[in-house]
Amino acid sequence: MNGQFQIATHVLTLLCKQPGELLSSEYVAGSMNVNPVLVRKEMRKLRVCGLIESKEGKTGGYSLALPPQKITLADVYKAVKLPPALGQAKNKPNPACPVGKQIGAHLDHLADDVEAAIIKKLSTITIFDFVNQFD
Amino acid sequence: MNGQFQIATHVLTLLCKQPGELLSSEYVAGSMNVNPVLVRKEMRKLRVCGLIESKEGKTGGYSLALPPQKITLADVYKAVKLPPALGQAKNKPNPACPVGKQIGAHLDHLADDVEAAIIKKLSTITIFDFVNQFD
DNA sequence: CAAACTGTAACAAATTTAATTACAATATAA
DNA sequence: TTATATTGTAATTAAATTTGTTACAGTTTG
Repeated sequence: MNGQFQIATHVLTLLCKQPGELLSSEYVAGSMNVNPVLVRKEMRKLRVCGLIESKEGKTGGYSLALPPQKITLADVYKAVKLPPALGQAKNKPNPACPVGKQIGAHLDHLADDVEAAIIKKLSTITIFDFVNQFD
Repeated sequence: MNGQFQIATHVLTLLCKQPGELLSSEYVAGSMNVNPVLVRKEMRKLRVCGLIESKEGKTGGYSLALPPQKITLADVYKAVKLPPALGQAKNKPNPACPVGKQIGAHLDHLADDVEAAIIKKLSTITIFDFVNQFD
């Protein structure tokens, strides 16, 4: 169970709903019933990718670094770096077998195509769109 | 690290390359350096979905249940039932928060869309196509 | 200078996946 | 008919990953 994408999307939704305000990891964690440190870990990824900004010190917190129309769910997906959708084999196929020798490259190519399909789909949805679904 | 899709695809590739022959879990496991019981577990999923057939007893083993042109990688993906590509949150968002109250439904809908995009992509590739990439 | 934050590291707990062992059931062949 | 090789499956252990927790240094404000 990996909830990193869900956490990141949840935070961005809150930031989008309360523009201008700096939200603390404690506050955000309370909205999703999750540990504040885990929130800060996801925020680091979003900050490295330029999607949010953070301010330290008293009155510190997080805010969007871009207008919500400019942030797509593909950006979020890339930022959080989930494990590949098709999984990842850890076995080393037998190189003496003609299939085993080549299948790794073909599976990698396929995995790339699937990741591209996911990103294509997610790139059509901005955080603005996502938040507009809410009542 | 989840290699279930890779194992299933590897087995189907071997079955496709050696039509008519019954391949044992031991033989197949040798080609991919993995435990034979793990192979049999994946084969069960493929058999339940009607992609392969198995024969018990001495001289038993596995074979394709359909022509390889009729088996798509989407069939394989559905058979192995990987965890969702966007992950799965285990937290229960705070229902007192307007965002927390609704986000679960919106994230579920999004996850469905992404799974559909993956399946759409994979449904364009048959095991026959995949195997034809090999030398 | 005290208070409330972020940023991180380190470690424990929980969950998931893979490997291993064991054995019943089945089918073939000698 | 009996030994053998296989699938089918359960149970257990080992390994890897994710989440939760604690701790604390660094930063900014009042």
